[in-house]
Amino acid sequence: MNPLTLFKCLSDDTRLRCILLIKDQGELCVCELMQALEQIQPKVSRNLAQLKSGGLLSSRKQGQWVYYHLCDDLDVWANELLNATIESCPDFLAENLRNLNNMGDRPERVSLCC
Amino acid sequence: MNPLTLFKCLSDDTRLRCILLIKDQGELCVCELMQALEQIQPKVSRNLAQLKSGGLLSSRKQGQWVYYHLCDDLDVWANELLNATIESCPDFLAENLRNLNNMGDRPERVSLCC
DNA sequence: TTTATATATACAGTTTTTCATATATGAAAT
DNA sequence: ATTTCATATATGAAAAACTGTATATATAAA
Repeated sequence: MNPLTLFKCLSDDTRLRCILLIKDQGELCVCELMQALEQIQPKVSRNLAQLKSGGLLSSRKQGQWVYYHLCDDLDVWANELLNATIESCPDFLAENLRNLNNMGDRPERVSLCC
Repeated sequence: MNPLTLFKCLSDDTRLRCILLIKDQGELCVCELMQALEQIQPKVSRNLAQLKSGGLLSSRKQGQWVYYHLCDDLDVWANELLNATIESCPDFLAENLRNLNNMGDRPERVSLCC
């Protein structure tokens, strides 16, 4: 992973929040990120696509939902950088995590109950 | 240090190389960075000013030269992030370090001999 | 003083990035 | 089949970032 590629990916508010939330939660779909960030769908989707083409995220489709998670083969370095950011800047995601937890009918639960 | 501020500072090739070189070398002046990066003076100067206004660098003037170094009160987090980047991506700076070492009449020596 | 050197900044043009809106796709439900 | 829902992408406009050139400032040397 080229460091410049990584930092460009992280240099936009939407992308930074998305990837840190995904790292923190393991896996999230577009509609969950929309709620967490209070942003419209194309904006979230477009930025996730950038993180994916930058080699940071990959996705799997399950039913109607697309779940994004960190690339399995992501550098130890990049992984720890993300961890350290989450741990050192807990305020940064606080409101987004609150929004996520207040979201009703999250798709995980829907898919789990089948 | 807001994480977004940091990552925006690091998301430009010139700025990323400058700050990593400065972190690695302790302190560098504009003309040394020009040589290391093979870039013109206003470009280097302008990007150093951005790193300074972003709270990452500070500078001291000695004679005709302005030396830049990491802010003394920089977060442990940001510091370690820079360290990890240098250590994990040694190729990234290799040519710049070579250029720096091949530079004759580096101002430190000039100022030390007084 | 004048000249040379190191650095900073102002300016205008260009490129890059981001954005909202509109539309396409594909799966699920009716 | 049609409708609904989740997601992706195309488009053109707006905003932001970056660039080189020209110029200003300040120090040092002649």
